Amino acid sequence: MKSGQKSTIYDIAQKAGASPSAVSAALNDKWKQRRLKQETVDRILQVARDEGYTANLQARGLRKAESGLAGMVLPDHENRFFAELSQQFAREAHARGLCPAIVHAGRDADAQLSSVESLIAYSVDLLMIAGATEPLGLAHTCRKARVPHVFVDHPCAEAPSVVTDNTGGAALLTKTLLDVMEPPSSADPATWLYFLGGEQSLPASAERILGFRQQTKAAKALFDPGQVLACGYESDKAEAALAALYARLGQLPAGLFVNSIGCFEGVLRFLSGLPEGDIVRSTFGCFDHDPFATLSRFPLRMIRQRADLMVGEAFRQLDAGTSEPRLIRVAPELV
Amino acid sequence: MKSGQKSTIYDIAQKAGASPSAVSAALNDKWKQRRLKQETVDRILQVARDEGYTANLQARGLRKAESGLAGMVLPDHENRFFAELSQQFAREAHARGLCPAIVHAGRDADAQLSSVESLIAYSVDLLMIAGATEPLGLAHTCRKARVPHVFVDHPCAEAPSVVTDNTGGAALLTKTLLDVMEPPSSADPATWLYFLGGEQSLPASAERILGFRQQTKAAKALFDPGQVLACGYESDKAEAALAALYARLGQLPAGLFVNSIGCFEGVLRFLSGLPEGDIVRSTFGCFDHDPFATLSRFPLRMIRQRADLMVGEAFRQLDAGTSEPRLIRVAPELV
DNA sequence: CTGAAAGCGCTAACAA
DNA sequence: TTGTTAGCGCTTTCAG
Repeated sequence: MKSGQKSTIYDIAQKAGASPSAVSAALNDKWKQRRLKQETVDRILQVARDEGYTANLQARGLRKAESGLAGMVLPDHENRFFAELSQQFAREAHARGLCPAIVHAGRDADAQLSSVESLIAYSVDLLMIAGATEPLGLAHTCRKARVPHVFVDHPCAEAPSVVTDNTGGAALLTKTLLDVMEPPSSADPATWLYFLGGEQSLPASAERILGFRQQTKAAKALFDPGQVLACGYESDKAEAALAALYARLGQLPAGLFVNSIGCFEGVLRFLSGLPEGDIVRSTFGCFDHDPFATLSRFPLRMIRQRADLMVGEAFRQLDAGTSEPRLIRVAPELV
Repeated sequence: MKSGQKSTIYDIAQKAGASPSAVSAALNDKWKQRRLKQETVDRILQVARDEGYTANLQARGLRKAESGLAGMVLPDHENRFFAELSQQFAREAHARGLCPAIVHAGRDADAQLSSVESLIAYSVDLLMIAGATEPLGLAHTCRKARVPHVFVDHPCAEAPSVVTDNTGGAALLTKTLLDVMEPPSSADPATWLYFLGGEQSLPASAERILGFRQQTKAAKALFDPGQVLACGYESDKAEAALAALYARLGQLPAGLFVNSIGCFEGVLRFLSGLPEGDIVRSTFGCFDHDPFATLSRFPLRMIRQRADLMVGEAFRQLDAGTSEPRLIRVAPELV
């Protein structure tokens, strides 16, 4: 070996007086089936250690048509949930002897697609896709490339998917909030529980709104479309929407179900301008979790998505080897 | 091409009536220097598109002795800072036409080393290492493999490193806090500004303590070792340490410099059990940033590390191609 | 203007 | 018990 160059099995073979294939077998614990002499193996291993040999994984991958890489694409680490997802993914991948390759692809469908293609081009052994904007195209690409894949957070109609039980979680949070609130009177909108944030058109929001409505109806036989303020996911929008509501009611609503942590930030900003007395009469909940949000200056119920369980489920799907569409819902917890 | 198999340049060559090398050149915008006929190129490109061809990056990497992968290893996404680092890394890598491969390796030195080795085995084109526990070993490994590398957050004495200007940031925060506090009296420890969290033995903490001490001395000619409570980074420890201090003083100290967001969580937990009146007399600061912490129920000064600038600097080091040790400090901002 | 051929480092079938 | 060899898919000389 030239000094400084990484050594190859050929270098090892030469120094150990053996053949490349023997080296390969020795290094991969395949020397039993190849029936190499223990002595030869020891010699090889010794040289390898001396040389500080490490396999070229690209070469191996090329030969074996796999890579030892576990690919994950996710939008961004904009919140704790995605951070937890990626961390858990890394853990599980590692446990399977795979090297996690995590790619942030944003929310743009094209960017996500090209990330997936790129990962596939590296022959990743599996692919986990979180928060897909257009899952169908991605699934199609994975399928064509015969890469085991699973969707997380945003489901795909044509592939295994693991999602939070949005409806159930929303119902749970809604019920919890209604339980602590004064009974709403249909005559006075200020006594209602409002749903703030998200997009009606997105499945996740729609499901949460469904859970919200179910419980609202069940508990009080009162549901008015005006209770749902689907203003989008940005904190600015949420802040503005709440400000408008406040102006309209002349006060805060009796209860507020905030649909995401981003929106909650907007809510907090709006509330920071309000006197203490205005706030204490209201009840707040958020469908998302952040350790610091727990510590805000008023009681707050939060729904925490179980990233750990979800990734676990997702790997189970991958292990099962089926690429049949299948939707698994994981119940979030109330914090 | 067999149906369902990924097509290769040979498939394309055949269908386009050209040679593999021509296909390769056409696909890589090298057909000018190879002087292929425009017509041939068009034919090749057309076929490639029809086949949905994508290059096998492992094969390319093997041949070119590179990979197109940008490797990053970082401890965990336990806080916003690391999340921002990885996100920014992904962005910059992408901008350079590299595919980011981000690996969470925890705080364990061996785990970090094996992650680095693994990444190197994939022939990553560059390596960014954040929060290294034992940087020297990692640097040595990178050096031997001739992989451009840079350390972030935790510096390495033998490689380019980009860190937050801890001393400066701490000085800034300290000064800011002292400015709003009543002038401390050396006679009464309850009027002092305390430093809470971190480990004296760790460079980052030591630097912050230095900044803290400098400003404390400069402003008031008062610095007592008892002001520094380096209780570690865990929230539990911080909570306990603050509780002990509270018990000793019979009240909260006049000012508190909290050394990390984790510790701050502990502080918040302790404060949540205290009456409002106890809290308002104190001044709080935190060397770390979290959007929700901003919105706590008392004013709070925070230092935000500039992950964006740091990653930018780090890439600049990588681009410069030097592996000379060099320490770059990036000033954090006061929020 | 273009094709043939070598070879990146590895694994696995086939010989011996 | 071991060595030789083909070939994974690509890029890049070199020879037309």
